[in-house]
Amino acid sequence: MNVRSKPDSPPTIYDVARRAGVSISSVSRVLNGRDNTRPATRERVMKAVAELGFVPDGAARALSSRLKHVVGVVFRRPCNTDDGGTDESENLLFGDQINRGIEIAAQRRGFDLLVRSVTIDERTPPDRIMTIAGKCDGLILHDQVLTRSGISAIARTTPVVSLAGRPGTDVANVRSECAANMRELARHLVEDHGYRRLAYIAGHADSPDNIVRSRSFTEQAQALGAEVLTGPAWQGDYSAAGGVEIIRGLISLGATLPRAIACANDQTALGVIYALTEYGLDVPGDVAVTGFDDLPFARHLRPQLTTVRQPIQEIGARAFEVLHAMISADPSSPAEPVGDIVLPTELVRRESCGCPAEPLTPRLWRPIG
Amino acid sequence: MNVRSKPDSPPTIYDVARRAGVSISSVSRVLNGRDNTRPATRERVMKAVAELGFVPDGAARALSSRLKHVVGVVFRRPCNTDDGGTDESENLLFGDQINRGIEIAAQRRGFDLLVRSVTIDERTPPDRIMTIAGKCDGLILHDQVLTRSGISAIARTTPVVSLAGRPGTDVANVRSECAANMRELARHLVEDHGYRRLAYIAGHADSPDNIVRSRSFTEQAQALGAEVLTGPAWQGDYSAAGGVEIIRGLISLGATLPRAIACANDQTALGVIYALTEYGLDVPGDVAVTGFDDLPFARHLRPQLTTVRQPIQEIGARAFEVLHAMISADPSSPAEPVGDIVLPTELVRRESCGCPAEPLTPRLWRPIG
DNA sequence: CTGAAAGCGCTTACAG
DNA sequence: CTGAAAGCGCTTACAG
Repeated sequence: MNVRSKPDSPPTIYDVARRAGVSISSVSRVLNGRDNTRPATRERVMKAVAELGFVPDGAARALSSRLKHVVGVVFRRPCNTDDGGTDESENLLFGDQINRGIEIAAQRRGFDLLVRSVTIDERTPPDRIMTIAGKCDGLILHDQVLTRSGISAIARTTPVVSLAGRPGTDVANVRSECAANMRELARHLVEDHGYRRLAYIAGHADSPDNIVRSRSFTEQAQALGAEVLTGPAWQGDYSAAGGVEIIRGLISLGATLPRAIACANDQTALGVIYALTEYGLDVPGDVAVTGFDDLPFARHLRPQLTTVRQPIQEIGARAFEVLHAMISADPSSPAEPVGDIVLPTELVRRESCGCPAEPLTPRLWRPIG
Repeated sequence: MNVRSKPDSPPTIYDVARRAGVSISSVSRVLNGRDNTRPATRERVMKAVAELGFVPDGAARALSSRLKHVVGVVFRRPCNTDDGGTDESENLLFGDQINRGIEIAAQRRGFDLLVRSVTIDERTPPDRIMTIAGKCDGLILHDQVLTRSGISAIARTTPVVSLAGRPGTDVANVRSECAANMRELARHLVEDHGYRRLAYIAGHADSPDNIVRSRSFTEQAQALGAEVLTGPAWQGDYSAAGGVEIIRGLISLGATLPRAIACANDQTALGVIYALTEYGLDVPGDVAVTGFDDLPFARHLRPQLTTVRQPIQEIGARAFEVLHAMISADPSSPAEPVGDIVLPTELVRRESCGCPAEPLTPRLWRPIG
């Protein structure tokens, strides 16, 4: 088969104008729904557009209208591993959902999403992020993709919103409330279930969210008289594989496991449950396990995962809306007060903490005929 | 807090040139690593760039260099549901991984990914896809986002690669081999395990991949003398929720389940296993279940999922490479023969079909201490 | 309602 | 090695 590998150079607005017998101004007007173009003109233009398969060039349009209708998103992906990077890619579920939320919100306003992943080892690479900044009207930065100074540098010339970061004076930030529900989770495990020996498997040590979750959980549990195991043995990395390794490591060393393990996120909990089951331990009978996020799979696990639900897509959507407001703000008007947006979370008690099973969700049920 | 909602209008190449005391040509050259710019000039330019926080405008750059360094990706997302769209978003795992593969490959060549999701109900929306086409140098279309004629229309002016579609004369296509391993799966279930009554839970009826998987499985199983249940009761939608509904529906109707159920993808299998377990049935003891894709979670399920592994990220990476070749092809040179690229798959026998458990994966194991 | 012209911010031959 | 100038394909006042 012989495929035209590259179409002939695409038609421009001049080609359309010539074919329709009008000026390029008119073509531009009908294409943008401007003014009152005479119906006859309008029709001839549309006809020419269809015949030529004309698509306006986004770069030219952006250059003259000073708006690209594109927002950039930068997120962190695990370092490339030669042997089965597949496993690592799990912990992107959360990021992917955020991006989905951003994308859907953006679409409503005619914006598209330009995505760029960075590996952990290439942090603080302002250069790499600069090149993406030039391609969009504003940037949304996921947690841990850039240092504060790097963010500030970019924010000098581009509107920036950070996710789960720390609010700054030059960028807006969107995150979800972590402290209250981690404390409630600790209280639930200690008071309601009577567990006295707990542990928290951490996420990335430098993640603000992780720090808050860890401290809230630990302090509340200790305040209620429970013991919380800590130390490097409990340092995870937000991935299922990380959770698996921690449990296998502890058991192989003959450690006595705690009665309940709170994980930094659902992915970690998935790995922990998998590993515990591997050794014949029952969850939650022998060890209770909880997550954070409430990813879609959490309810399809056995046992169903007790976790703290974040409004993941909503976080993305809000981030876009804030960014959009910054992008379309009138530069001459007084600056808008935008800063830190905090979305509510919710403790979801399912089976893995020791609570009874959730009843069947009616909306999922539908008889087949 | 009072945040500058929009930075002052960003510096241009003229600002840099003025500050460095050189022409814009020189600024452009050092920024693009062209020629032999004198070290002194180079330094002054870089200094001005840093002081100004200059980032070249992507639109202007694209307009004059005739290359945007952006590839567009269009994929299908489930229709918005008001009540818990969360559940539906599961079946995007596959698409997200493909996109990741594209993105990583693209980054190696200095390209970024522009993503655009379309809902099922807005199929054949050439207009919507036209607007994204104008923003990039080429397009990668996931399965089922556009009709053949819609694809052809776009391919008139833009390089296009389709995923898991049908090869055409105007677009390249990348997919993975489905038939051989679905036949092998059928043979494995019938001959090795001795199951005589099977079923296949379909994906979207109009998905080429689904059609091939269904037919290959069914024909092979029947050829070996087994029975394969069919009909609308077995019509899924590639989602876990779809799998759950099918099983609940059948059981609530008092249907006798088959001995083994092959699912169109892993997501569906996840839901099927969940629902079967819900009714106290053992997998694979009472009913064997298999998937397709080998998503990362497949190995962390209990039982571990028997499935057909697709090189998911590789599919994305190859799609990008093909597209990149089309984009950078010399228009005056003879057309390159590009057409249908088929990547190999692999049957992964784990527990859910009735095989013994996979041994611990050594690479995951690491003592803690 | 429509056209001629300027300008968006770069890159790239072309001279020097 | 460097600068002046043209041009990429649009949008948008400005006239008419």
